Order: sequence, then structure tokens, then C-alpha cells
Amino acid sequence: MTSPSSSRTQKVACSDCNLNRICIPCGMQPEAVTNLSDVVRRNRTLRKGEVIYHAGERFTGIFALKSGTAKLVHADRLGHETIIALLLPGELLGFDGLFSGRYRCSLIALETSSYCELPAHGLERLRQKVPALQQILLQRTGEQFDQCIERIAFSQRPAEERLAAFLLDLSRRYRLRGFAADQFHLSLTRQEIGNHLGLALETVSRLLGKFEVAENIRVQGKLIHILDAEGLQRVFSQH
Amino acid sequence: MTSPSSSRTQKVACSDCNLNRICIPCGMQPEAVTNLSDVVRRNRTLRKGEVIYHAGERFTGIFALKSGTAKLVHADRLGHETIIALLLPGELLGFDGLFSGRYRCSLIALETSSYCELPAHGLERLRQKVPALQQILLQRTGEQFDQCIERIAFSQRPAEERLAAFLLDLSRRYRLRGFAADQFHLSLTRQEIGNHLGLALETVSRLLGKFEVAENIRVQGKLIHILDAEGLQRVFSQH
DNA sequence: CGGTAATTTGACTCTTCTCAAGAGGCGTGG
DNA sequence: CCACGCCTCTTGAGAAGAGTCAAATTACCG
Repeated sequence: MTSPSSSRTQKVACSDCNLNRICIPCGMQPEAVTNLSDVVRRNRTLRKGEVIYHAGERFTGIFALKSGTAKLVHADRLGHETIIALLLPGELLGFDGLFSGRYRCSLIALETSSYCELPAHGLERLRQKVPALQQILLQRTGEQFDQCIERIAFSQRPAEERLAAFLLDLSRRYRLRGFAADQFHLSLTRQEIGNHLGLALETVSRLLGKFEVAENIRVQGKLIHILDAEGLQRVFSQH
Repeated sequence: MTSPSSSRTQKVACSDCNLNRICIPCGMQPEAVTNLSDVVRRNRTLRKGEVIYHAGERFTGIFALKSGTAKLVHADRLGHETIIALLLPGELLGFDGLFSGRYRCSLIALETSSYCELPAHGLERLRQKVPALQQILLQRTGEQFDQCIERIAFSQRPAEERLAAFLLDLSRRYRLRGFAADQFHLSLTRQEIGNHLGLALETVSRLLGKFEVAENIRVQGKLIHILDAEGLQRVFSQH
């Protein structure tokens, strides 16, 4: 705890945050981090199902998920909802509104979660003071683009490959952010996994079972153990 | 033709180009357009199958397609190629390399085409002189993001909806750029349309036939007439 | 501990793919 | 200008992957 006057939003400075190696400050000069830290709204919390932003709202900022997970949901005019992305702790959120000025999707917590916000007005102010921020946002934008391209390409592959790729991608992203890569809690329901990958929930369940029989993974409800990542990789190379 | 010394690359200034209402200069001050025009490499031409850039190459710039069409192709490690986008005259190309510094896809002409290039080094120089350029590139980036999200969402819909949406999207984009919206040359083969939409070429052929029987479109080889756009719209609303 | 939601599993269906054969188009060269 | 060959497109029949429906089991929450 810091001083009482700031106990609600000023908890841990960015420089002291345990995510600062993977969050925006990564690679910044200490002074720049201080500037950033002054603008960031810290440690907001959400419970399962609560919404960080709704589709159609004006862009209010970029978010950094400190703990918990969230889903990015798109809905078309006819009400078909698609989970565009699953966001993990340490990842940045809100890029679907950064350029257009309006969020295209809704961002919903999948479990109790905490996050920091880099507000839009702060972004504008910081842009001059901290050139590195611009750099980092552009780099992250590039990553987002790459992910989009990968996802479009994968959406054409058969069900088994899509699910294997999904699991390996989660594993990779957990590893990248310092979490265990071979064992993680998959906070989506089978229904939501299916929605995300374009599969029926029964197909997800059956394929998880198949991977388990092949001893590539172990499934205990929502807890996934990756037993043989190379075995999962081989799922693609078959075709 | 202008002066002989510049006959190869200095053909028509951006301010005089017939695409300047839809290309980068749109909305810029005349002086800014002059600055831009000084940097742009003009009127390069390609024949069918020729490559503007290869996946993996360093980012060299943003391109504006003046005439003709091109396909943006992604290939994964196993050699599966996916057509990520079909680019129409008046559209900007190269965003898959803008942020990461390296093109993720290859861009290939589908017919005899001409384009202008805004080279990367020019981009850097112009950024200070012409703030509007930055603004425009960010706006276009937003459009690219929206398109990605739409495509991911659509990839989950049934074959019929995907093809109908594809045709309507082409029609809309041709209209946006001042071309006839109800009649256009679809430069992809059935195979390529299928690849782009995640369908077998036979499925594409059958569905085009189905739309034709329903009198939503008329197909003459690669020439597509949109007879009843609302009829095509109704394809989605059924489910 | 009861009730609801999520998951698994089986049987069947349907969309879409694959394979195959034939028709149509187009460019090249005779 | 026509003929040949190649590529593309169309159309049909059968197969396969994935979806739907249904019921039983399990997990979770209050």
C-alpha cells in the first residue's frame, strides 16, 4: 500500500509492477516510465462477465490485463457473436478502437480480473513527451496484424489443426509472459472455444478427448496439461 | 508526358492524378500534396503474375494500386497458401509490413497493373513535414483492422453467406472508388476465390450457379453482374 | 445438498469436399 | 484463320468431416 490519498488508483508504479517486462514500459527509459506511470489508471478490477468496453463506444484507451483473462467479442448486425480473441494476463487490449476512434468489439472478463488503463487523452499527451511509447504501440500493432493474418489463414484448416494450433498458441503466449506453458487454466467454455474456432462445442469436446487419448494433452475440466507439444505440432504436418 | 528527364517516374503529380480523391492525398492541404508528390515513385507497371513484394522482405513502402488488381498471399511453414485479400484499383497495399518492418505476405498482380510507391524512407521524412500523412495512415490502419475482424467473423459462416458477402464487399469497394458497382471483372479464378473463402473450387462454381438461378447475379465467366444486391443480402438473414 | 449449467458421448444428418469426366475458352503456332 | 493443347469451369456421384439432436454424466454455485 502507498499513501492513503492514492490508495484506490495509485498502488504500484509502473516501474515496480511485476509485469513491466512485458507491458508497455518494456524497453523504455526510467524517466519515460515515470511519465507513463503518472498517466496510467491502475488496478481496476472486474468480476466474471463484467465489461471493460462495449462495441460502438468511443475509444477511451488501451488496457493492460494484470491478472485474469478476457474475451474480445464481435457481433454482426444479425446478432451473430464471434469471439475474436482470448486475452491473457500481461497482454494489451483495446487495439480494435485505437485507430478508428471507436471500439469495434466488446471486451468481457472471463473471470475475476485486474487491469490498468492508459487513457486516450494521456496517450495524446505522452506522444510528445515519450516518443518510445509511439514506437511500442506501433510494434504492438504489427503483432496484432500478424495475429489477424495467422487467424485468417488458420480458419481454413480442418478442425483438428485449428484446435491444436489454438492450444499451442495459448501455451506459447503463457510462456512468453512468464507463466507455465505446459499447464494452464482455459477459462473459455467448450461452447466459447467452439465459437472462437468456428466449431460446434461437441466437436471441441471430442477433439480434446482425441488429443488426450493420443497422450498429447491431459484434460481436467478447464485445466489443460500439454504433455507432448511436438505431438500437437504433428497434427498439422500430416496434411 | 512531362519533361524528358523525368519521363519514367514523374508522370502525373499526385494533385493531378485521377485517384487523388481516394488515394492518400484525400483531405490533405495542396502544399502537403506537393510534398507527398515529390516523394512518390509513380506509375510502375506489372504484368500478370509479377510480384510487388515477397513475404519476408524488408518493408520498402506503401503502394497505391492505380489500375489492375492484385492478391495478397500468405504461406505458412508447410506451404499452405492463403489469399488474404484481393486488392482493387485505388486501394492501398503494404500494411502487412508497415508496423513490423517486414512484409508478412506476398503481393502478386492478377492482371496487367500499375501502381505508385510511397517509399519507407520518404514516409519517415514526410512524417514531420506532413502530419496529415500520419493521420491518414492511422485511419487506413483502422480500416484494415476492421476488415480483419469482419473476415474472421465471416469465416465461421456457411459457404453461401461467405460467397454472397464477398461479392457484396467487392461491389461496395468498387462503388466507393467510383467504378460500376453492379458489374465488374472478378480477376480471381474459381480456385483462388475458393482459397480466399475457404471453399473448394467446385463449391464456388455451384454457388455462383445457384445465385444465378435465383437471379441475384449474372455470371459470364469472370464478369459478374449484380442483379439483385438485396437478394444477396437476404442470403445471410435467412439464418 | 439441490439445481443449474457445462461437458461428454452416441446416433444420425447435412454441408462441403473429393474424385472424375466432360465442356468451354484462350493463346500459340501452323 | 483454324486447330491443337492447356487451363479453367461446370456438373455429377459418392465420401467424409463436422454439425445437430438427444440423453446421460459431471461440475459448479448458492
